[in-house]
Amino acid sequence: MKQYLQDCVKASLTSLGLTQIPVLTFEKPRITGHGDLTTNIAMVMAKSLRMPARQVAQNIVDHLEIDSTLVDRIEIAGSGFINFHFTDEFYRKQLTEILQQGRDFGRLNLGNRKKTQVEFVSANPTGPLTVGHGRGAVYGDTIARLLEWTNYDVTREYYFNNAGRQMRILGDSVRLRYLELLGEKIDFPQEHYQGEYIKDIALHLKERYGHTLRDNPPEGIFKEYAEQEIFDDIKKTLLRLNIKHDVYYNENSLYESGKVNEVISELRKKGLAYDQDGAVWFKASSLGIEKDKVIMKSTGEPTYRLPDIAYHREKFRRGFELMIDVLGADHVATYPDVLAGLNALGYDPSCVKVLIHQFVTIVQDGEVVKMSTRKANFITLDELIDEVDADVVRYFFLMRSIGSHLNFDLKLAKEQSEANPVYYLQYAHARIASIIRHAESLGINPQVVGDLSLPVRRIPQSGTEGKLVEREELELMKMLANFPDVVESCATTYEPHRLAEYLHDVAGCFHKFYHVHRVVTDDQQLTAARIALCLGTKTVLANGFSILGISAPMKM
RNA sequence: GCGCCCUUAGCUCAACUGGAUAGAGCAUCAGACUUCGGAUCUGAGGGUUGGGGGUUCGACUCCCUCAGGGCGCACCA
Repeated sequence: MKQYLQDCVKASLTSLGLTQIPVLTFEKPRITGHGDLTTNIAMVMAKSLRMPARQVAQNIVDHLEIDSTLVDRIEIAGSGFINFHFTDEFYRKQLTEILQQGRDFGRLNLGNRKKTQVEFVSANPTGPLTVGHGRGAVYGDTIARLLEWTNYDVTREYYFNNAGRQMRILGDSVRLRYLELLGEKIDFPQEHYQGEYIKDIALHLKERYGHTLRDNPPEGIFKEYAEQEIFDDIKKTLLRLNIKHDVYYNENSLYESGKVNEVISELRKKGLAYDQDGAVWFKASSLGIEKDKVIMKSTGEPTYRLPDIAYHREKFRRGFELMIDVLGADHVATYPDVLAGLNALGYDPSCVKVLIHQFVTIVQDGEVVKMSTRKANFITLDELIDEVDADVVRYFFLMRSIGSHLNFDLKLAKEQSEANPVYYLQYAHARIASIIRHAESLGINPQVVGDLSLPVRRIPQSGTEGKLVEREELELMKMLANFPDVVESCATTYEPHRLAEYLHDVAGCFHKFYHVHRVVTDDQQLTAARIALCLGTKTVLANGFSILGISAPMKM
């Protein structure tokens, strides 16, 4: 439709003898009275034509030739907007389209099966996932769903490191708790992991191995067992949120395969790495970064940049054409080095999209809680899911833009979980399901009844009642027809919160419609048409829910 | 000190990336179908979009500046 109008307006402009045509944009006006699509072209051109914008608009409209079965009114408004009002017939056709496409309605081919990787969560297995991790987890998974929906070939990946200093401390923390369980007096250092889960792991070890581990070093079974147990828990937590990674990529494998050293020697070869003070430096300053960075410490250990560069290079080598990294705001400063490194190695850094989400501030008893896995003052994701529910958690994280620092008050979340916005959407879906059940109980088969050759609008009777009827129905239909546009905008901007808002509006339109009009009545044609409208609404809701990863309940 | 993000209704957040009258939810107050689910619907109050400049037909949106908050600025990840 947009394309069609673009062509029409363009034709009008050429028939006016205008050759220099600026970018023609159409958008959906915020205010419903302003039509279904609007263009500001007249205002954009007014200056260079030295004519009042409204007059330019008038000239354009005068030369427009448009199919009157699609557009029934064109008006000039405001300081020169040209507003197009679509026919009701057009929207009825859209509804037919929705029902025909069913669960595929809204699917788009933006990606053309482009091989894409979404890397997210990537928390090291030193403790349970916290509410803070939740945002990145849900966001990353939803981006993956959006891309799948728009025909990208998506791999979900979790990158982790089980070899660093933190993991050694983890192992030693478990060892000490284990010894404590054996009755030994221990001195538990402050920088060790304070969480109760460490004691649980120690207990499991004791139950399984008794006293036999007394003299084992921290790096051995203590670390390995802890890692395994914690990782299992992380996976379980993610699964509760409907999240499943395809690949778990171990940083350590990059060392074992020599990929890390490879990066250093190649950088050296290109004159982009040099030795100083016993360390190896990356000459980032020659690539537009403020100063050079250490990639290998004088101890011989690499800094995080080096394996990160090697890892991303492997992503390229594995054939990914688009790589999405979902990171928390604490990593903003780190990725430019990695991108510069990739660039230096001859890879196109624009294939890597880094999506930064701001932190979740946890508020408890009116105070901001500083989350720290090591200090064990955190609220786990599991606790949150226990308290509210997975759908609520997902929706909560998705309803806001990732650029905003959002406040999370656990107490409030519990209190408000009954009134949570996600139920507003799901209720609409359940309500439709219920209407369908009701219709079926009266012997109406929605499959048959959904004959779309029937008019979806009652022919206006005399008086205002008929007009009211058409308003809610048309508003709902217009809303539904907009779904593919919303999907596209979310997928291209990586902003799923717009979908959440849109679905909220769809549910709102439906509730309003439902409240004013009866679906199942004695009027067979009207019943058929309204059931079709219900089914269309249900389709859009269900498709949207599946992108957001929340359930579409038939009853609540 | 420097960089990124943020500041919008009492609270939590939107605003289709520069468009027309800045919108939702929660909270508060007042109302609503004898039949399809009241987890719903209707209405009211609530705003100098942190302050000040600028850019233009037009600014919550872009630029400058000031104030406040978050996150970074390692031979930690």
